[in-house]
Amino acid sequence: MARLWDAGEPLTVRQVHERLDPDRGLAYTTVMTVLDRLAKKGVVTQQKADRAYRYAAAQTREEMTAALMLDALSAAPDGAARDAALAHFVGRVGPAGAAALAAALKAAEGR
Amino acid sequence: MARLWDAGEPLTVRQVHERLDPDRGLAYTTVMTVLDRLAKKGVVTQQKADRAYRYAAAQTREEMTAALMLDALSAAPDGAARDAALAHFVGRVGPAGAAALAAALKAAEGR
DNA sequence: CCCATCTACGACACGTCGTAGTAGATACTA
DNA sequence: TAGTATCTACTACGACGTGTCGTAGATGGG
Repeated sequence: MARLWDAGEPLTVRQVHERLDPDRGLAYTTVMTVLDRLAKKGVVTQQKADRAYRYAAAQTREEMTAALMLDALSAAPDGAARDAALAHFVGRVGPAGAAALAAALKAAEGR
Repeated sequence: MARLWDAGEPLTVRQVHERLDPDRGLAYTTVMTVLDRLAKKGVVTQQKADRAYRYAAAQTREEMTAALMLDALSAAPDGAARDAALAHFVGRVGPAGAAALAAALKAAEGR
């Protein structure tokens, strides 16, 4: 769904519709409905420009991913359970992930 | 749903049903159906013991949380996007989360 | 033989998602 | 001014996942 977001930035329904897989043959109204629902959910912002709405992602893809991860983490109550969950997580992101995490931690430390 | 899991360990349907909010007034068969569906999905293991099935969580709550987080992360393609997502994540887990992550990383390093 | 206990399978109500059509407002054009 | 192109708003429908049960059929104890 929001998968259409990694294309441009603030777009009208028509523009989104145009730069979509022509093979999918999606109807214009379908795109509209989807954007409308996304806007109602807040993951996308809607602003009138001219006669048409212009839609923009409320967050970057990376921010959204991070938010989803936090959401998953929030299932663990604060405290030891949270720590254990994070430990498991670290154990499975792989070397590249661990390196990225380490770098991010170091950067955050500086602030 | 799996929220009933933080109680005991390997339980029969009856046992799960008994240690449930009596206020909810859930039917025995409801619990059974739920356990059955969870088993079909693999988040719970089913093993015959005596005449009744005995259900046990396939993963601890922490493992499941970590798996969910990985799942969210997998939305980001490998590479820079992944790193950026992790960086955002680190920026929002708060001090306690950062500390837990650092500790986990150090521990993983040892291996 | 009858009753208690379990599992298997089907059902129904809801909410979400992907897809789309119709209706009504607006604006451009001939 | 009438006609056509654009847009949004509202509604619909099927597929799924979920929470909630009920009925049927197997099985074992009095």
